[in-house]
Amino acid sequence: MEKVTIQQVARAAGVSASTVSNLLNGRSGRMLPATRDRITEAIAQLGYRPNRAARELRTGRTRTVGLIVPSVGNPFWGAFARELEHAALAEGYNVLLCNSERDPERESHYVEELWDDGVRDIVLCTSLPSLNHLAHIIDQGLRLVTFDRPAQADDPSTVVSISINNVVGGHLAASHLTGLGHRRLTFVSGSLRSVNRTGRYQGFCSAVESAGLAVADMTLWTGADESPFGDVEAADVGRRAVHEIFAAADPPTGVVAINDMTALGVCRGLRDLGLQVGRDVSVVGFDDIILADLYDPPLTTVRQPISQMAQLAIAEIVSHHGLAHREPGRSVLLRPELIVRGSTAAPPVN
Amino acid sequence: MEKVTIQQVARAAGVSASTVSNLLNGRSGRMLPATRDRITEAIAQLGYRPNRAARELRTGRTRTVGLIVPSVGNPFWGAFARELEHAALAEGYNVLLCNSERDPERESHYVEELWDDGVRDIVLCTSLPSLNHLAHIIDQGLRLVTFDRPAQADDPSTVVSISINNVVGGHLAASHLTGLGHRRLTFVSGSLRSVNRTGRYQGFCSAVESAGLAVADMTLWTGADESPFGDVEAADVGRRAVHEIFAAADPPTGVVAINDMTALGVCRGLRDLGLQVGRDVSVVGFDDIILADLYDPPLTTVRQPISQMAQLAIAEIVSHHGLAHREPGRSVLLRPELIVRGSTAAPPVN
DNA sequence: TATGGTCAGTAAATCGTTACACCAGATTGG
DNA sequence: CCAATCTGGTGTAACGATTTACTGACCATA
Repeated sequence: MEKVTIQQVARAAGVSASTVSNLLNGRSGRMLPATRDRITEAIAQLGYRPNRAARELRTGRTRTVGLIVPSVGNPFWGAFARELEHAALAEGYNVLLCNSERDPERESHYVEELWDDGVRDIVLCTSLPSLNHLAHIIDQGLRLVTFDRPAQADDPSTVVSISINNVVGGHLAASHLTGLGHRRLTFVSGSLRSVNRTGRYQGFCSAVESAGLAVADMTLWTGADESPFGDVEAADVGRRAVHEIFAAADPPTGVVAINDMTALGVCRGLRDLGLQVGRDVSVVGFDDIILADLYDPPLTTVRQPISQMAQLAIAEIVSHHGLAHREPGRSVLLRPELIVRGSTAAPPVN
Repeated sequence: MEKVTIQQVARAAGVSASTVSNLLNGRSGRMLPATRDRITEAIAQLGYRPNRAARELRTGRTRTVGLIVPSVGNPFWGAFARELEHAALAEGYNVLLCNSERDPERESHYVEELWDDGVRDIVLCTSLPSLNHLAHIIDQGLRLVTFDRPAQADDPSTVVSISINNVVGGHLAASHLTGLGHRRLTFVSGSLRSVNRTGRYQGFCSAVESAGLAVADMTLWTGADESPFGDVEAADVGRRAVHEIFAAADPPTGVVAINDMTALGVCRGLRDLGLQVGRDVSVVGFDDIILADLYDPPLTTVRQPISQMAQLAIAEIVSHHGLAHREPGRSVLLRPELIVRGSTAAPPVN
């Protein structure tokens, strides 16, 4: 049974290939139940499976969703990929996963690769402020859902974005620290020109101000411009940032990190310096990866509802599948949640 | 420029489609340089990209490698996926990533899905002792490379396996602990019927014996049989195992965990009990995920050379691409390396 | 001038599926 | 009773590439 085609099924069932095709595509309305049964049985008997390539060549459609993440090396993206795959599977879709390593060129490369493969729906996790490098493909009909990247003013009009409210998240993190009595705070992030950082930092600042404090310095880890840090190296960013920040006079007692990996790096750096997290210094992360709870001390963090976000993304794709007419895009902002654990406490009295 | 076909390129270059195709497929031997140039320019001018579906329908070949991992939620698999993708990209291949969640049914589902998509090469990360559920597709010509799963006696004959030597790994871990003076050791693992566990436990036992000690009990976390633990939940396994083991009299001073996620769970569990890792109890993991080094204390672990393994897997696939004749499979066992960090030390003198 | 051999490139037949147009026979309506 | 409608399908032309077999044109040899 090397390869069984629709023709063989047709012959076995005593009908034409068209009829088999009609059944396969849900056009079984005008069809005798007996015929339907004969075909169904023939399919089962022969173990027939439609040839995707032929089908796609003919229709130009695929039931595959492309997912481009910065790096599955970062557990946050791994977890999200898992959730998205789960949601897609439930709708009969498959997910094709790619790592951009936050490199715009790789990002473009993958988008084109996916397009060539017939994929017309892509969930893109990017922090790039501009989507210009993809505009030409979007114009051709690519349906793009951006994740973890709020919509920007000059995005192509059909783009849908699903994200948390970063401003709220940054605010939650910082106000948690000010509420505990911290008065000197720092925001740690790589210098990626990330739209998330902007929002989170904004929320951070507003919380600091509304606590009647001066906005603390944000550490711009400029080394990142020379050799861009991937998500895996995010931990290094945090670690190195800490070494620099705490070498200066009057170091902060509270740190908000751009994500959990960076936060873990921050914790590691503090330990290098003989400081104890959750006592000498409080640390807040972002994402709530599995390891946040596993760490010592468990990490206080701003949780992203990835499961819900994944479902939203798939729902968006399913509802527009195969539609050629361009609807204007939408932007969904979900509210993040602060998860308080052991890495934060009142500042030392000294 | 909605869609540009090979015909349009041919017309633009003033040749037939066949000639364009010949150039595209490296048959440019008998072709005037001038013609070649005209075609090349036409391709660039029109932005032509061959239609994959058509190409595949005609040739029956794909340059896509399927990768099935237990769960990208586990950073180890995320890191491996990244490495494999990197190696594949360098050879002009793409990687299609799927999560089996260690569920044999999902595993089969994905293999068939990939097969239908025209994928003929799959890297399968599974711990199942048997590959019977895939035999029928392997017979049809699927080339399977198993990863992190040593070859088994009754595997289909064409299967290639790439793995570390688990016996050596288990031995390294345990003899490190006995060398530090530990005399009561425990091996912690979920009860997954994993071929890895068998090997690692065997190495563990041999090391214990050659140190002149009695083989300690292996903790079979039987709860896993009822509700199978995915890789993400591996940490819970470790944590719960510790609570149970250390409730008994005469608890061990050294623990070897089946992987790093479980080891981190073990550390978390020890902390729950007020014990200090690297002082009261020593812990050794397996894999060397990024977080092992980031943890507090940094985790001693047995490293898998995933980068090298990924390259081997791709090399295997590239060298046999499109070959119909079945060569007998091979099995490659790499030597793991012990990375000593702060989670292990001499046992307390008490 | 036959004969044959390169050279450079082309025509046409696929690959497996889909979808539009069509059709024969039965039923209905006025 | 004739035309219109419905029922349950079928025939066929794509979709875009690859590949085998072939064709003129040109050159060399005997």
